[in-house]
Amino acid sequence: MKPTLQAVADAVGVSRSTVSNAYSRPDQLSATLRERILDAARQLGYPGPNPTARSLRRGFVGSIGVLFTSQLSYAFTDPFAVRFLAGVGAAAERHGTSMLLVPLPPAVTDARQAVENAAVDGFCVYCVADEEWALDVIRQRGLPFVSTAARDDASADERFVGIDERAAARSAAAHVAGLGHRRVALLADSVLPDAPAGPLTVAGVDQVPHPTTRGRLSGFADAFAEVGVGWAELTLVNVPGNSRPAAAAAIAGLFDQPAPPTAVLAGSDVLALGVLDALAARPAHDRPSVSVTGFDDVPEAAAAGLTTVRQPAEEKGRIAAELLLDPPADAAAGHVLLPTALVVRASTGPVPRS
Amino acid sequence: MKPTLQAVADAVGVSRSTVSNAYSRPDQLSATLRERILDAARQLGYPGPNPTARSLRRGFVGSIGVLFTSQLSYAFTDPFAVRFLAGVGAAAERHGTSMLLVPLPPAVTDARQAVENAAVDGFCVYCVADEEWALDVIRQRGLPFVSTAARDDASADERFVGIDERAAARSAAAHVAGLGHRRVALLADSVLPDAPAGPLTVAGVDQVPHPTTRGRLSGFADAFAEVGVGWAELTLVNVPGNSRPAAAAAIAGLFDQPAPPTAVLAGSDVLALGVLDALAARPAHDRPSVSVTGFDDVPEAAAAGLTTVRQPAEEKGRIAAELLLDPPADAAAGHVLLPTALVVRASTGPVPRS
DNA sequence: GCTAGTCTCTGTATCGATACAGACTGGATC
DNA sequence: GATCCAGTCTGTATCGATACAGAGACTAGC
Repeated sequence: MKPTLQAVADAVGVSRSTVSNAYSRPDQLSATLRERILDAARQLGYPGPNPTARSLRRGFVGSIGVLFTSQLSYAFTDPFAVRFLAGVGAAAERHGTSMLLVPLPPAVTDARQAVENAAVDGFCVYCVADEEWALDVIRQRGLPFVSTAARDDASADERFVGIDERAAARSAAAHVAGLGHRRVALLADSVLPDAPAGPLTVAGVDQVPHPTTRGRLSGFADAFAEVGVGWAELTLVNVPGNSRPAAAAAIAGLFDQPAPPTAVLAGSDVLALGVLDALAARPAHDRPSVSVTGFDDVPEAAAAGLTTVRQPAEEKGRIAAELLLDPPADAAAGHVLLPTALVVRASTGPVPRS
Repeated sequence: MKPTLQAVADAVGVSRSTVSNAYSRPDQLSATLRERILDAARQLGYPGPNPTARSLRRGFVGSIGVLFTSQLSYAFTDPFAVRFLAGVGAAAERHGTSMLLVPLPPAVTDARQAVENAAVDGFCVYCVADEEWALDVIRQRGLPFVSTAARDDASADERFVGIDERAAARSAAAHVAGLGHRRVALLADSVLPDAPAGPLTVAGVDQVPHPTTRGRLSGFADAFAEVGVGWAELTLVNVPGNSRPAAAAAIAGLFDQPAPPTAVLAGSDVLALGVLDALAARPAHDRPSVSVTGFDDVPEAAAAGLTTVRQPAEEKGRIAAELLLDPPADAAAGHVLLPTALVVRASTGPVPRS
């Protein structure tokens, strides 16, 4: 058994408090006594104050949770999520705080428990799918949190960092519409929960539950509505999961149909890259010329020449963590909208005349 | 103030133990009482047992630490580290364990404290630089750990997952030597602590402190010794930090010297990609034909056509976490050597005749 | 010589739970 | 009717520290 603080106190012949002070408040005791205590501790093999006991007494832990409402292992495959994490990490570093990554079991009951049991001082919630239940648990615990998806029911004092999804998406769609495209497919991850991969009919964009997806699809729809293309005329394609192969699989059949789309607007770069993969997989003579746009501007996008909407990933993570660790006095400052920019590359062009 | 377990007990009129059991051991009380207790808890807004208090009493935390002996934000920029993290995450997920990422302050004293204060049940130590001090602290705390760098002084019962760095590196160098290259540069990160970027003279490979780097350089040297090229004839180039720009900067001047190297063996893919960057940055007419090899086979390597040594990154992380969370009874099984493979791509070729 | 003030150090209360041994019921068993 | 047992619930000890008020000793100042 490792010795405790009490053991050190006994060995030196001082009180427990004094040993504690030797570690945590050196100014509270003489330098010589402190040295004697630390020496004794070394001799006994005392590993220093137990972090858990200390946290209990102090009332805080010194680490923040990062919550991905998806498989944790997925998060590391998503380049945007990784940049986000890097941002959180940079802020955590500055504050001397650790980051706790909490994997969520598939069953909601278990997932709730995982959030309840996380020893953290607050959460950065990175929203992949619906996360209301997670926010409920966090509120219940009375912990502060920062969300990255705008929610309709967010109360004014809830901190948030994100972008204007709708306007950003609109800029990409307007670019494509301006190039003359009218037969267009919209590709998004988990449009409806449990929907199968492939084309999907949804009465209106307001039926889409996930706010980020809904925001982006709304933006796409806005731009096309302006040029006279209604929601019903757009082909909505569902991808179950944000991955290149899933996107490639979901989109593949579309180009063999009569009157295939001349442009695909994807809800993320990863999906867009999957579309490019699907196109590249076809023999050269049977490869339609399709304009493709993504969203996020992950590092891979530039190499692939993908037209996309840039949003500052690392910044998002950094600010999320800063808002959590160093809350602004002014509630309004807790609501940060980051800038986005349309980045036009080679993957979009005018409609081919056939 | 959030209510405690005691408050719920008082409200229902049962003992604290019973409320605790309602949460942690449902079989210890009747279903009806349990319901009554949980109802009361809901009404009072009791957030469930305090994770810290629970950890203190139970004696374990339910999370494992991942230690990067470097900037935490750096870890997310290194594709190999990210794949490693994904592996750890996958294992953590399976075990219902969280991952704590602990940023280490630059000063060693502070860094020691960070490791001392981390509330975890064990550590996966991902070695970037010298980490002996970190292992010391972990041992002192009596926590289990898994290391990913073979150390000379590792005691038999210390768990480890890694590769045979020397043999793996040798395979790459043998390939290059086989192609006829004799004027060769070896590029490595932090060959000596605080050494400047660029060519560096080191008496022997055994002078290199970091075991991973030393292993790889030894392997390179082995293969060239076999074809009659001694250590002193190899150009050793130091890069302070494992990044593309740093590698490009460190190598740049080399190609303008008389008798420049015809091949560069890099200690990692990131460094090798930096070399390719440096070459690509030169005007086409002044771009020497240089063979380049990397190490790791990160995702970007394939796209760049980089010849490299593949090691299973995700597997490494996964196994590290498994060894920690589910220690093998047999000590020998706690020492895992993963397979490596030379992957020949376009970045290596025969020596150009000039 | 007396009051104040500064340095050190101590003692007690407390953080919020869980473990474990045992007490109490009520029914089954012989 | 005594014994046993399973099913429930309670009480006490404990996990390992920190906060905070206050006690002594010592130096200064007047």
